[in-house]
Amino acid sequence: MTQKTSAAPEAPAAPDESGVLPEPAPKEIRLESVMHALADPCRLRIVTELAVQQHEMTCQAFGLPVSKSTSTHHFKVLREAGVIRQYRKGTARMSRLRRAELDGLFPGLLESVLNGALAQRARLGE
Amino acid sequence: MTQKTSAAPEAPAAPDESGVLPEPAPKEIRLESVMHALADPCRLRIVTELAVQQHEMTCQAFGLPVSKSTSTHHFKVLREAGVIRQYRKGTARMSRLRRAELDGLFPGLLESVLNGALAQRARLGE
DNA sequence: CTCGTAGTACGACATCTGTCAAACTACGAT
DNA sequence: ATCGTAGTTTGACAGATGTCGTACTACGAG
Repeated sequence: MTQKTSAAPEAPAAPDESGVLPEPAPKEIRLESVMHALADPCRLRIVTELAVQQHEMTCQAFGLPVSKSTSTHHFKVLREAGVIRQYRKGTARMSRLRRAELDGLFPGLLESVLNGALAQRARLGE
Repeated sequence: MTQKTSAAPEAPAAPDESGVLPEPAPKEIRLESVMHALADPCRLRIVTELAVQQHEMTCQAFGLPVSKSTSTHHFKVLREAGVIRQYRKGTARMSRLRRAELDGLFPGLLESVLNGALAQRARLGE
């Protein structure tokens, strides 16, 4: 049943039909991993940006101050932690916050992190 | 983006009169550092324990599955991130959550992390 | 003063992490 | 077919992190 591409050891939820990249099922998402993913300035910025813009974005739309490969790395960390979902769209990779899943597992967490990030940005002057 | 943990050569707020160990002033506390501090299972456990027990605790009261020096290290990370306050009391170091300061800077963050940690612990069976 | 307890400081070490450049794949447009 | 755009993969590398053991300091009790 589970059409395994043998890429990941046993990545549980990776619906592939619509080009969705491998990601953990909600049950697999660990608080420590989410916290770790959000602890990096680069990734926190990606997440806040995704929250402000309500719809999905391509990877390069963020204007991150890092190389392409580093960017890929950060998106991968976020995806594998269960924070974002990515799927193919032509030559681009669209990213979306997994808000519903995260809110279900850790109510209020994303909200307060987002608010904290914005508040801090304002407090420290952009 | 090499994230800076700011070990702080000249930590600005270190009132020493009452034996309080060096810690960042509220204005110095960075969301990324707090997130990073809470991203470790060992430290997350310290924090949840401190939240459940409402008053301060000695370092060894947590029964952490690590050596003394590692324990010291984790408490130091939490303190330098601004998550806990420590002060001398005889030969012991008492630790307290800096709830008020954290709530002021990042409203709801500590609360949701704590709830998330407890929920996950319950979900995964202790 | 001497001893035991609580914790710190100092190396040491293996692993993880963020970063990059270069080579590669995938897809759309010309 | 050719080219350009978007992103991945790989290999490398410096620096951070978690861990330990041992030596050390600080304080209270006897």
